[in-house]
Amino acid sequence: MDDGKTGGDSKPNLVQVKHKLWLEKNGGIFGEGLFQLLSNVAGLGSISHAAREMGMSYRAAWGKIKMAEDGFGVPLVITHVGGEMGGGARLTPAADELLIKYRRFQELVDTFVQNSFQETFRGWPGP
Amino acid sequence: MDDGKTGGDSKPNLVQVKHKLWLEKNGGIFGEGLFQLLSNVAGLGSISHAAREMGMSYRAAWGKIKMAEDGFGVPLVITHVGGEMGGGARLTPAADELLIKYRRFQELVDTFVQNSFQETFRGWPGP
DNA sequence: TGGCGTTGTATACGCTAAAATATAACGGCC
DNA sequence: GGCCGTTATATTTTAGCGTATACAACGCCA
Repeated sequence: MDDGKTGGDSKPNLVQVKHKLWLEKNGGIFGEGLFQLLSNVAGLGSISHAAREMGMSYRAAWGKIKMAEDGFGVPLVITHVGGEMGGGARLTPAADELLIKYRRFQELVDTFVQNSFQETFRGWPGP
Repeated sequence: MDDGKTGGDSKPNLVQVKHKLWLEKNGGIFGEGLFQLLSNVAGLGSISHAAREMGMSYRAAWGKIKMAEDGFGVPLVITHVGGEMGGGARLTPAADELLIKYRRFQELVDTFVQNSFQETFRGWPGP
């Protein structure tokens, strides 16, 4: 499962570069895992559905979200208990904005890393 | 202990970006940990000294080096057993070149990530 | 009014990855 | 030749983290 690493697993027979990118504040962590998770929450309307979709426990998903909310001091999900479908969750505007910005950022960095890698490591190891 | 993450731990009260960068080939991994380790081997002339210097076991250090050598198909250390001081190790020319290139690469990416982060996340979360 | 599926939270368990421990071979040096 | 510290490797032990499990509260809906 993807945990934030980039580069895929193609061409195992030549040197490839990988990287991982995340934001931190006061112990709160936002990276590729939470990006995927929140995207799924937005699409499915439920934390538990999103967690199952990614093959993780509800406990793990809820913990990641709460850690990030506590650390960043920003609510990311609006949840309600009981009622139609038993309950549910949707994203806050701050979370929506975060997803958009993070994806753009991730793409910028990925492109730079690949290009810079080619330039730096051209011809290593020598013949 | 630094394991490849960047950004330090200053200013815990504002959002900061961190990243990790490494090379892979056939299961071999070269990242910040092995960079530090090989630098220490070069300076100290011994794998076990270098390992202790970083607070890791000889076993772990040797395993990292062997994994990378096997994966990349490039010898990184020249070792000898017994004799003066009981034995020792030094870097191959390929390893010397790798250290130089990796440091340059790491610095390029780090600079880009910091700048791009400031630009992208300026004004998040909103007031 | 009782059932269902969700959020929210605590606790016990299991597995895996790291670390400690053990051991052999080697070769200068005293 | 015995000693020392290193490389090299296998095996055992430990510890931390993720996961499963359990359970209470909640509110629509049939």
